[in-house]
Amino acid sequence: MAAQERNTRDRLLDAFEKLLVTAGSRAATLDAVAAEAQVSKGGLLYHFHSKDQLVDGMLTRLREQGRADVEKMRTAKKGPVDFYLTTSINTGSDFDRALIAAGRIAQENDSRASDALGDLREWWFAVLLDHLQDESLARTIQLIGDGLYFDDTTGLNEKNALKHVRDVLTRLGAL
Amino acid sequence: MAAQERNTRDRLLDAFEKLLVTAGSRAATLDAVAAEAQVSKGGLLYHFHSKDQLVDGMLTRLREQGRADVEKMRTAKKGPVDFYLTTSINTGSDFDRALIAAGRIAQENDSRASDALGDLREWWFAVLLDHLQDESLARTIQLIGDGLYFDDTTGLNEKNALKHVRDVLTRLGAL
DNA sequence: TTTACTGTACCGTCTGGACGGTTTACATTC
DNA sequence: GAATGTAAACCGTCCAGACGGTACAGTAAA
Repeated sequence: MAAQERNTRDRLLDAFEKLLVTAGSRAATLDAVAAEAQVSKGGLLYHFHSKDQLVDGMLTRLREQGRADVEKMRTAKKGPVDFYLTTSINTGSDFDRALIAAGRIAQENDSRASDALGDLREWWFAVLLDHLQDESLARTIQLIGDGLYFDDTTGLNEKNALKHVRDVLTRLGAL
Repeated sequence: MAAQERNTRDRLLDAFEKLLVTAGSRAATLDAVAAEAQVSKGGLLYHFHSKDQLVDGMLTRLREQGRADVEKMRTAKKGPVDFYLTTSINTGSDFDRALIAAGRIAQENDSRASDALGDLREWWFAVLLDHLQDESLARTIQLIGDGLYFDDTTGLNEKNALKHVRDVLTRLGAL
């Protein structure tokens, strides 16, 4: 009975995210989420009364994780640009998973998810702009980050992508 | 009965893509596709005996569209870089829709879709590399294109994004 | 006659959700 | 400190509707 660090609620959200990321939204059913979290369906519905509430719970947690990430980015040793690009590649962290999961939900026409993702993007951009004082460069770097992120989530992983980007950004004096 | 340009088979594929893009894969059911194309369910299953065959049909058409797009990119008046970036933004063309739709399918762990998208990416990259003769720059530009594409499909539309990218790429001498 | 459908009636499985228990931890009362 | 109460944290089962797919009878044009 020991060795179970996270509480059930978080484990359910973890399971929901994992299914969304690895198998897509069609596979992320209540039954599947409950099974993945090793909880009965009744147990799931005790914590989240509907699938909608599951989504809400996930997005609320995402915003919290996002605030922490932005803070880390702002104070990163190697600077926010390097931090942003490095973490745009899916490292398999909890935050990465939550981000990808929210993307899946956003695609189902769910404005709650698009809003959350849009807010995160604004926070990141503000840090980039504050550091670079160059809107075009900040926007372009954000797009590169989006590209890295997109490639990762679509399984189009190009191993040396980050190296090439660093090369180009060095030419621009942005790194 | 006139005024119906496309044949039923294509209209079914169009409807499938449209549903995938605007409402996500959960909404793209056989019933919904048939209704969207104004065809009976029996009619749909006459052309495509299963949902799998619908996907196959879509991906086959996508590769054809892709070959045409790469050819246009190679011979574009303003050069392949400008063409690639401009068309990375969703213009609402048939090809854009097919691309986004395939992305949705790829996320459901469907390797056929990932393979098709991977091939397209390789074709584009080959043209960029051939034109620029600079791997880092070519990769970075492809990432920017992916970023533009990603933002568009996630509803994170930044209106002036392309302007900013052009600005930065001009500094690099890539445009 | 063949091709290209429409329309209806099904079937088995999956899905979101409702509901009625059960166990455990802890507080309250006597 | 034994008896009682109560709320949290579940489990297991059931159900209506949706889903992918089948089957088939009929129609209308080429």
